[in-house]
Amino acid sequence: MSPRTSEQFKNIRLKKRQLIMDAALKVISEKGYHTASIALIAKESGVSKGLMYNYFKSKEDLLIAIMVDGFSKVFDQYVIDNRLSPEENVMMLIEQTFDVLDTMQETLMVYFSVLMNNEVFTLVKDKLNEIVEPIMEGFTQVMARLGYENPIAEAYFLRFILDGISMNYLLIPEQFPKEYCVNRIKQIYITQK
Amino acid sequence: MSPRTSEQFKNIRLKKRQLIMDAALKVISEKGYHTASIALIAKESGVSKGLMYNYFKSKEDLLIAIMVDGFSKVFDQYVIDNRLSPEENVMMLIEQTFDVLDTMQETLMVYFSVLMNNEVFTLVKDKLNEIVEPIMEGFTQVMARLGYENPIAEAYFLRFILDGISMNYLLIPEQFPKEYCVNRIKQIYITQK
DNA sequence: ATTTTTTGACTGAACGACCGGTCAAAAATA
DNA sequence: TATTTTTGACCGGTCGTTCAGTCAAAAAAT
Repeated sequence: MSPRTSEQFKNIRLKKRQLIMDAALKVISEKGYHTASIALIAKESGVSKGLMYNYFKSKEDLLIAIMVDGFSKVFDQYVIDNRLSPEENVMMLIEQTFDVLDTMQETLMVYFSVLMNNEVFTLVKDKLNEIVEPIMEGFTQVMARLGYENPIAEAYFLRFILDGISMNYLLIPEQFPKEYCVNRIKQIYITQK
Repeated sequence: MSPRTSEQFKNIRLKKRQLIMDAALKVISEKGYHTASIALIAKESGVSKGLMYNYFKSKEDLLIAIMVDGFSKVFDQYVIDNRLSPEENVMMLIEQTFDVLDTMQETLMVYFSVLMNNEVFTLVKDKLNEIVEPIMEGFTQVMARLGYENPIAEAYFLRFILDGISMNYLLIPEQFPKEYCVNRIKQIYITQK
């Protein structure tokens, strides 16, 4: 009946969709969301401007897709293992943070810039919370096992520290005291009570 | 020569200039730099579009003026007093941080969003460094007096913590554990060594 | 094996909306 | 009247978005 099986078409579409998203992530992380024009993203993708709208119904839609995809990948790397001691879990969290920072700089730059733009942020706020929530629960469990009286607040506190570190690691990588920070957090949560 | 003394004109101009800057800060903090159009800022200022260019030679020029003005005000509030103990200085730093956060939210939202946008950031990078540098020196002195072996790195570390806290305080003010964080930082730098 | 038909991925010119910025003319001031 | 402030229509250009039409590939028909 049809010239190509729907399976074939689906594969073509999925691959190209990812191609466009990768190119868009690159361009947006370099130039920012507003300055990264559809024309430029299309060029980077090696695709016509018109085709973009075959895959994403708007520029906004494209941004949301990139963000959700990126965050899922980012936060999939955070794993709590309850068979390990809470101290070991904290160490893992720190290492995972820097792993993510080293491997997903582009995603995170876009993440932070979008975060600080209320207009765009509201578009993805709920989706992000869905993704972050389980991680925060893991943080809280670890803090409870470490004996903190208010493990929820302590989990937030660690998150804030890691946010500040992440932001600056992306902004000033060359002068960032990475090793010092790693040891300092370990000292706070492990060496000392 | 002129119908008003040049002194009068100067005052009028200064006031209106500030009026425009205040309106621009408000609009930019709400919508972001690129989405905040000159027309919109003019409307918010109660001023015509054309007049904007009587006070600022370009939109870029306006942004730089706002940023430099805002940051000067922000960082003027950070004061190190060497007659006090380093512990007292750390407590002051924390209090000053939340003071700034409570009184200058708009400025800080713009600050963070600009920070994460390379294109805009390069416009103000140097000016910002000039303003931030003396603060960091103050941080470093305090850390040296507290006995840290690497006071420069420790100053950075505190800055990262305060950055992460500031960012989240602006983004999620309603669920932010302010008191807990204040006490936690004090605990890190004062109760414990 | 050859031709015809069908599909949807793909193109790029064109469109309206809006942008930052200009400027001649009007309003306001003394 | 002389001077400055203020206005908003206007300009060239870029943006996101649309859409009529093209084309390669596969199925169906011969």
